Amino acid sequence: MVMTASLKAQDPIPPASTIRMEKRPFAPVAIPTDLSAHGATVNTRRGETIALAFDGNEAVFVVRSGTLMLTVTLPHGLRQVVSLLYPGDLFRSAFAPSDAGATLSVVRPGEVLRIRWSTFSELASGNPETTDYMSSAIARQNASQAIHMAAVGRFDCQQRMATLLLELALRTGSPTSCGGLIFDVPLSRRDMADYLGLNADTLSRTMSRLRSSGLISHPDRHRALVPDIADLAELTPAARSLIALHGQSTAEMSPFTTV
Amino acid sequence: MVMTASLKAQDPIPPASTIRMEKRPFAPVAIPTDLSAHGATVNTRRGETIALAFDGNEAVFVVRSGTLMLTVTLPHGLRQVVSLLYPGDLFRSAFAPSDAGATLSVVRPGEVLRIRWSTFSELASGNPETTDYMSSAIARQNASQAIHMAAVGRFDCQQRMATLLLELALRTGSPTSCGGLIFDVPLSRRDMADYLGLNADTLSRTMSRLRSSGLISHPDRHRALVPDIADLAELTPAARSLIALHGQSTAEMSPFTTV
DNA sequence: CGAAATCGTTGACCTAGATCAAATTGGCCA
DNA sequence: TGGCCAATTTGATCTAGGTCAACGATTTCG
Repeated sequence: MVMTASLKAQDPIPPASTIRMEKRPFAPVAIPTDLSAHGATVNTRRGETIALAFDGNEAVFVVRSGTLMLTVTLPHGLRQVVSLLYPGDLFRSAFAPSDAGATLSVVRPGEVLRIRWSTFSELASGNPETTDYMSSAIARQNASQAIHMAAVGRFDCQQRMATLLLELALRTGSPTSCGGLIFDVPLSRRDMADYLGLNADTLSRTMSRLRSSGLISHPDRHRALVPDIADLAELTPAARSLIALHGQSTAEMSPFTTV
Repeated sequence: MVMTASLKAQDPIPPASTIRMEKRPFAPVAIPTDLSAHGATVNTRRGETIALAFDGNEAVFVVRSGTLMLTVTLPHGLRQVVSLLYPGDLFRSAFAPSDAGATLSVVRPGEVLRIRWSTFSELASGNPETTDYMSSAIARQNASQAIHMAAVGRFDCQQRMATLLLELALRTGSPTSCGGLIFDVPLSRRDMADYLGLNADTLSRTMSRLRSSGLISHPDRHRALVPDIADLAELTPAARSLIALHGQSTAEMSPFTTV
């Protein structure tokens, strides 16, 4: 009832002009000041692994800038990138399953705030702004995870690739002078494949196909240029959801009037 | 560092006797009393869809008994069961992505507590017990979701099937007199397939294979009997994680000392 | 600067699981 | 009890994407 109406009729993806895509500031999401005050700021380097425990205690990580990746590695080398964490996102060590080789690592350098969980929950209980921040970050991330789940479980190779590119474009892209979008692709082929539940060779092939069909181009290995984001959006069934999730300010995101 | 140590050496799955599996009471998880006091109890019927909005407002649902299922349906009929919600689990409407045909429905009848989000967050801010309940429920569900992600992204058909069966067994199974485990399989073949990112025919075939190899048997269509849970556990790379997550009381779950 | 290691691309081939099309079973109701 | 409909099973076939291997490009580091 709430969120299905627009799906039935297969509406076309909104034209590029209506996808909100102004230049984003360094830290697009407001992080409560008490967290900044009580947390330790960690400058992350690409490839680095972030220890999930903090003196043996649980911790909370808040992404200020850059991008993190949560990975799970099960026996037989089965590796899955569970989620990508962008600025404003929040991760608690207890979100990582035990006995699953979970690691949090840096794909795009930036700043991460690290706070002991006990400190965090005390701060939150004294400050509604912090509580609200946490609730809405978690809600947004859960919704995002649901889309990711659907992509991995149900999309074909090209749809998955388009979904990832659209996600990256919406989250970290900046408009170019000629109307396109340029963004970092900080993940290696293997990481992308592990995020999408694909094989790296297959992914590379799909990427080449997208490139030769003119939908994307690669100024360099870790960067992508999308001339027309709407063309890319048409390739993924999750386009509307992704735009609802990442393409606008969080305030406009929910169909509900919160509080 | 924290949670990988046991993976390297490919330890055997703990023998059945060490997997804690006593008879579970009706509502195995303590739900804070203020929630029961302020929420509306909904008696759910199998197959029923639960409206995500509550007079146009966001709501929180707490599963008291029975099982719910969060489903996403994207254009082209792509359907994915994102998660299963068991007693003690919590769902907030904002966890559902918009424009993704999200629905919450009942797979096993039981009781669900429904509370307006605004009421819920007020309660939580006044009651640490409620806050803790919410935090730990969400943490547990996130960890569970990570395992599910890995299963859908990386496991083969039989591994996925074994993972689901083990999950159901650990969550809702009761021991039989002859040392096995019996549990409801409330999902239809199609729902199971959509949960695991498989095709229903393939799933049925896999099920038949498991049945003919004696790992499970079906007293009737919506019920399964597992003579030896350890045999089943050996089929899924996620066994240890699942046991850590669902097989013991939540208090023992975390490697961290919380608060 | 250059050798080695890693990462990415591409081709040839092959298999797990999807698809399609019957049976078969079970549930439900008159 | 029989009839109808939906769910499940099973077989035959096909293909998307996995696997393996070779090669080129890029990074790293002595």
